[in-house]
Amino acid sequence: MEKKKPLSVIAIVGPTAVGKTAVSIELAERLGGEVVSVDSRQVYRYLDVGADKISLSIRKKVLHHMIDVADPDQVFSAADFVLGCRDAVERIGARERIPIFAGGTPFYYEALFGSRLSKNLPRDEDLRRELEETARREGKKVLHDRLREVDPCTASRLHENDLRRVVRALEIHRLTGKNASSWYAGDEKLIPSGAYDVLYIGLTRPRPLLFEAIERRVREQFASGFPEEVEWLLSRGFDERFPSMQGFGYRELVQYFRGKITLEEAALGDIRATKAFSRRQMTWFSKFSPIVWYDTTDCIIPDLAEEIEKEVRTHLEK
RNA sequence: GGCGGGAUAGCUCAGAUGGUAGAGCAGCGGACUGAAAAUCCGCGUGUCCCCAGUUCGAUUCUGGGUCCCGCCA
Repeated sequence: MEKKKPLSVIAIVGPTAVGKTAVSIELAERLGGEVVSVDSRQVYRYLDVGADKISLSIRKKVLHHMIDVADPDQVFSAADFVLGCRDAVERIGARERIPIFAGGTPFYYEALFGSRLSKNLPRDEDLRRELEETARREGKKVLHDRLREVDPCTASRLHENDLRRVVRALEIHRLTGKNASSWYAGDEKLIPSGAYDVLYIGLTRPRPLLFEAIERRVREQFASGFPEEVEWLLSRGFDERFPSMQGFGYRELVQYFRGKITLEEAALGDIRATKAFSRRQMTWFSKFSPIVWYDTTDCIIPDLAEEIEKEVRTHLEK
């Protein structure tokens, strides 16, 4: 296969509630760009308030991609995301505009720019359920032992309690007859390596301030229609069975509407889980490279955007 | 004021018939290859409220004190 010149792109990363959205919009306007949302909740229709989706009117002014591309009863995968992005980048390129990736789902960045997902690896929801049932009845260790037999390499990498990954590895083996580690080692990838040359712009602020911002945001969501949104989703049959409804806030509010916890407990649970997530995000982002960090404490968005714009232009012209 | 209960990790609490203590939550670190806001792993020294007594040894027993929570006045 012929090697194409890598496409220079920028990505605005950072933990939740630092101001990525505002910066990405400002930057898109300055650069004549379009935003590609990298957010595992915003891909779902009807998850608006809890997913901090920006309004349609703003999306009309600055074009956005990868928002509202799946229904809440679908299982939208990282691979779906990668394929969608590939199309979006093509369309943006055809308009001679610049794609600006922005969002807080590290795994999606990894899938897209890490060029690691293999081509044509299937999945099977029924098989997953079956394996999970086995784990419930006979214990997680049984599955891990089974994996050790067919794929010792992957088994040694995974903890026996990490049911998600153990199930996935068994699924790959069962469905393709080949084990996961050999797929991963091969070079048939969804995105060829070196397809993108990414400049990561990282936004952050000291953790106590981050936690304050998270608390403020969750309170705001609860006061501006988040519970009603979840109630409506439940009335349409979109419940905790689906991954779309297993994010923080959503799962707590489902519990609330099931009468298991109070509204205040739901808010506190949401805040707690969001903080924990922001920590996990930072663990990922700290390994992304190259990354230029900006502190958004007391920042003025246009000033910050101007500074970032300079940084970005140097990268794009290279 | 009287009676009873309590005081142990940031919070809620457990515990040892006396040998200086441990869970959950929070916090912190990490992993991550098609569910990722998911899933999973690791990290626990703190005047055991204060003073005195008994004792080789007290956070544990005894006495007193302080504070908190109930109930009764």
